[in-house]
Amino acid sequence: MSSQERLVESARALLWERGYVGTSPKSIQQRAGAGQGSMYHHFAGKHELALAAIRRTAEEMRAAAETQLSAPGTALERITAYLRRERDVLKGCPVGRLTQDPDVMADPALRAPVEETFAWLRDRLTRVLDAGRDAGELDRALDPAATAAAIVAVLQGGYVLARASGTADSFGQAVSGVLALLAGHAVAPAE
Amino acid sequence: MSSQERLVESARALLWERGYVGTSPKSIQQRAGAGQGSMYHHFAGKHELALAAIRRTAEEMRAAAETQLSAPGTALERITAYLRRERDVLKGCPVGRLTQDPDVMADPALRAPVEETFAWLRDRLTRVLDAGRDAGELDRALDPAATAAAIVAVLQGGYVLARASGTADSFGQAVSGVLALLAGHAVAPAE
DNA sequence: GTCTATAGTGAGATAGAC
DNA sequence: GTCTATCTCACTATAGAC
Repeated sequence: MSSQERLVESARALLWERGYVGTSPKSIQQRAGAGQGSMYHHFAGKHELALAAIRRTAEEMRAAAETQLSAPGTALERITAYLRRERDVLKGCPVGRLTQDPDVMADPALRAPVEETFAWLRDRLTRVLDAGRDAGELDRALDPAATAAAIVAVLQGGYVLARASGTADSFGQAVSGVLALLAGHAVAPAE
Repeated sequence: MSSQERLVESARALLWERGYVGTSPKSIQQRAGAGQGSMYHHFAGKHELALAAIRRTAEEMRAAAETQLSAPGTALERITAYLRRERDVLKGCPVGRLTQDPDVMADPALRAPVEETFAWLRDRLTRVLDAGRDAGELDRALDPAATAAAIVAVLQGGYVLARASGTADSFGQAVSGVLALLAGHAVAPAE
């Protein structure tokens, strides 16, 4: 892996663990095994490197979600697969975390990938729910957009609960909670 | 207000806006209109001042939740009142935010109030749901603990969505989403 | 109690050699 | 491309005067 690549990966890991404010150029270099000169040759500074890191992380998150959400199966099955997918729950969401970073939110360039990712995810889930409704699997009274927002929120909030309690179980409980609520709005097949 | 009081309030505000990592003693002093000497006279350092600030914020959050959750009304009404209470949505949750702070989570003393607050909140909501079930308002099949976790998660995740989108509306959508799901599990009264 | 002075450390970046 | 030296400023705290 090139030095440039290692710097981006190092920045991604540190942004995840410590956020933008809590991450120094030096720490990125050390983790990447690269010197100052190397970093400032490839990137104009912390900001530009973080931008590259955030963009990549956002892309990966969308790709990962798309894997479960575009799989075959009913809407409920796809959403369940997405929510129950294996995750580094205690580390939190690498994109959602940036939402709490004042310097990221204050910078339009750094903020854009975060905003776009959540907009995309909510829209993607809305379309899954819509498809489920059209297929007669889900209660027609359900508002797809609001339900999608609730599902994404449970995911993000589940990370918060997990980190607060120190156990991944909390995340699982929250997920089980919405899935049970959602299951109650499933239309019994051919009854 | 005493200088000591102003320092704690200043620390609370900055911890909310910028987190522990992003807040310097100097910025706390400036906001409080106090000098270095004053701060280090009243507190051993940033850590001790932050501890006082976090404890107070956690207490206030519990007290605010208790106001809605102990009010008269059905379980659904009380939970709705809690979720729809006016909030500084775009600023995020002052306690949930700390969950993303590496230095807070790494320190048992700073972390304890955060952990306790969420444990308390989940338990409190569980008891409200339990009461609703006992009163015959809610579906017996609902798991109170899992549902409570989902509700708290929607709240915390709603903050994330709001900050990501830059609009408080996202929070409202997520809340509407769970409340609609939950309403589907309400037992029709005397039918 | 509050002030100013001081100090050690790290952040963030630049410069120029190689 | 990468290295080392250097620079300025901020962070966090201590010391001692008032």
